Amino acid sequence: MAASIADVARHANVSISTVSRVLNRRDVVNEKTRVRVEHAIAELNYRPNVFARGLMLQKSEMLGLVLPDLHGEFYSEVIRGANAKARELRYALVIASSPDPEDAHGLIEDLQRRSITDGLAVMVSERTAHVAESLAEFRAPVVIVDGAVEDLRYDRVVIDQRAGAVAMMRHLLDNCRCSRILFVGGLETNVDTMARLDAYKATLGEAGMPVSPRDVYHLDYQYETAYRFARQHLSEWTGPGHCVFAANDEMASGIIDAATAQGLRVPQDLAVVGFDDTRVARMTRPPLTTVHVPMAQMGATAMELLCQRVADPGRSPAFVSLSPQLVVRESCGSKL
Amino acid sequence: MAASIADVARHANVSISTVSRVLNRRDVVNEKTRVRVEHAIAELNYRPNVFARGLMLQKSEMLGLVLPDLHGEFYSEVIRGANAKARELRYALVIASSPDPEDAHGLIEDLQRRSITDGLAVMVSERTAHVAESLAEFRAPVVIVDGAVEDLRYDRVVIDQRAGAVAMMRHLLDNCRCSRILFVGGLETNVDTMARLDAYKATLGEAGMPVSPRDVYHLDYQYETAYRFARQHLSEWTGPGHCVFAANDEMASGIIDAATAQGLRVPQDLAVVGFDDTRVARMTRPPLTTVHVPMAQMGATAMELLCQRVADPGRSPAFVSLSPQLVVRESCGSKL
DNA sequence: TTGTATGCGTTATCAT
DNA sequence: ATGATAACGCATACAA
Repeated sequence: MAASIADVARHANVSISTVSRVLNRRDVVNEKTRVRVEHAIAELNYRPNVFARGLMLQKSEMLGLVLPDLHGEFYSEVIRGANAKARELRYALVIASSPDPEDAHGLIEDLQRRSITDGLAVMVSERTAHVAESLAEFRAPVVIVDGAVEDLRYDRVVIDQRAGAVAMMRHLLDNCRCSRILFVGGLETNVDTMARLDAYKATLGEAGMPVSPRDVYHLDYQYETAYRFARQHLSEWTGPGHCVFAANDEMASGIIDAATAQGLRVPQDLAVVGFDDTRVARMTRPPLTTVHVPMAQMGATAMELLCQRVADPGRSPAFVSLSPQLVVRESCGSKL
Repeated sequence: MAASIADVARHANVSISTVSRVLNRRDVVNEKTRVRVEHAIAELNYRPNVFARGLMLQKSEMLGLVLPDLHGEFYSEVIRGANAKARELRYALVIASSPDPEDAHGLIEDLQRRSITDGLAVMVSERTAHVAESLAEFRAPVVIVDGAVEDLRYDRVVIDQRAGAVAMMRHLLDNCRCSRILFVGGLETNVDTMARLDAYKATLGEAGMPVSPRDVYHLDYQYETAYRFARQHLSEWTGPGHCVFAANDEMASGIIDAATAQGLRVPQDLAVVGFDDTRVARMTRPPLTTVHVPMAQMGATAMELLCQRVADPGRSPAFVSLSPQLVVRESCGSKL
């Protein structure tokens, strides 16, 4: 059995309140009693019991992070950023994710049942996952990460997907002189894909170019799928000034490989650009022009907002929009 | 303030013991009192307080996972497997990682200080990170994941790196007829690299082939580094029947791209193989021959062992060795 | 500056 | 079948 505060008190010949005081407000206790207590603490290798502490303080010093999926670099970067910041803020990090992206509400309710976290960051990427009710029932502060829930009552941190996609489109139109741009997105229910597609259409419209439904495809964000799909459609896509705007780097990579396999030159015969700036973007030949998305920063900001709200529950909801950044490499045919 | 068990008791006109009973051993309480209590619970939206519960039960129903790093698919897959299994086992998962891989003991001590987890899975990949003392002080069950700590007192789950590397070497020697095999590893302190290198040397020795120190390099597992390094050394490496055995897929990919950039053909002029079978392995041209490492399964097994030990602290330490599997694609020049 | 006593919300033991 | 009550380990208001 681990040593309790009473053991320490006995060992140091003081009361438990004194021990508690050297633990929490060391300034208010006499110098020599303090060292005696500290000695006893070290001697017995005493650690305060979190449960008893939590019972009094109503705090666990843990933050939760709910993710829709754990596949791929995107989410792993969010975790990385969140972990680093949580640690810096002296919180432990609880991760919750389900293979089924629709089951976010189940995860939230589970965390709620345990009510073990002082706050919860929730990332939902599918419109179809309805988490509103689960969120409303959640007792601790909640911050929405990137997307699908647009409720002004919550703190939110998002990526300005639209700005990123517009920057890419502008680059394609203005610098690369693209005459035709195709859009290859993820699932139609994916909120990021939706935002990027909107920007694609809007920018095309503003440029006075037609938005052909035939030039918009929805795949599933996977390399293999994009590769196979591209092999079938490449002949319709290719042409001078033609470009495929893929909604993530993996699909862009698949399309490039498919083009190369058919003897096409990227970007001369067909330009291909991506989104996210994950590591694969630097591993394609030619290296991928893409939009850098600050994934780790998003995770970190989520933890920060959570921590701030725990400290000050009364303040008005924060809204943080992180700016993606265009990264020009070689797959777009411009070295601007 | 959230409703407590006392509120429920009042609301249902019973004692708190009865409420506690319908919560934990519902069979032993009268039918109609039970429904009354259940009604009150729903009415007040009551959830047992975890802290009070933990105080009594000495259990948190949380498991910890300490990782050396969060970069890259390898660790994210471990997390994915661990998360899924933990969830299946009804545990929440606490992730702890530090940007500094040497600081694993700091993470462990932090978790120990919080003593919030019922068990801890620790993955250490650098020999130089000394965690033995921190581990020894840890109060809850510990399982060692993949490697660096070889202490028979702990439950352990490892990848049989040697078997995987031997399988690859055998394939290279027997099926690909390689006449010269170079080894490009990660840091010399990395335990996986060490194991793979040992197997490399042993297999070469058994085959009666010389092990030249000039054919062994240590990089840092990164694509870029391998790419640049390869561009400088390719001329010394290339030749019929020559092959580079990279200790991970990312470096293999970098080497392939470097070779291709210099107009070399893979595998004709130089074969290149990798290790891990991460997603990049299917994204290289030609697709990479590599060794599949069951990363997610390792994470899952860790959680399983932890859970079993929590249930039965007395049983003798388990040792689970997971088998990697050779995956033959096209970069080795054999379609066996 | 230090000690005493109370309560936090449970579960478990023992009565009834 | 149900209720009263004692832990569990800690923080804190209040007393000394």
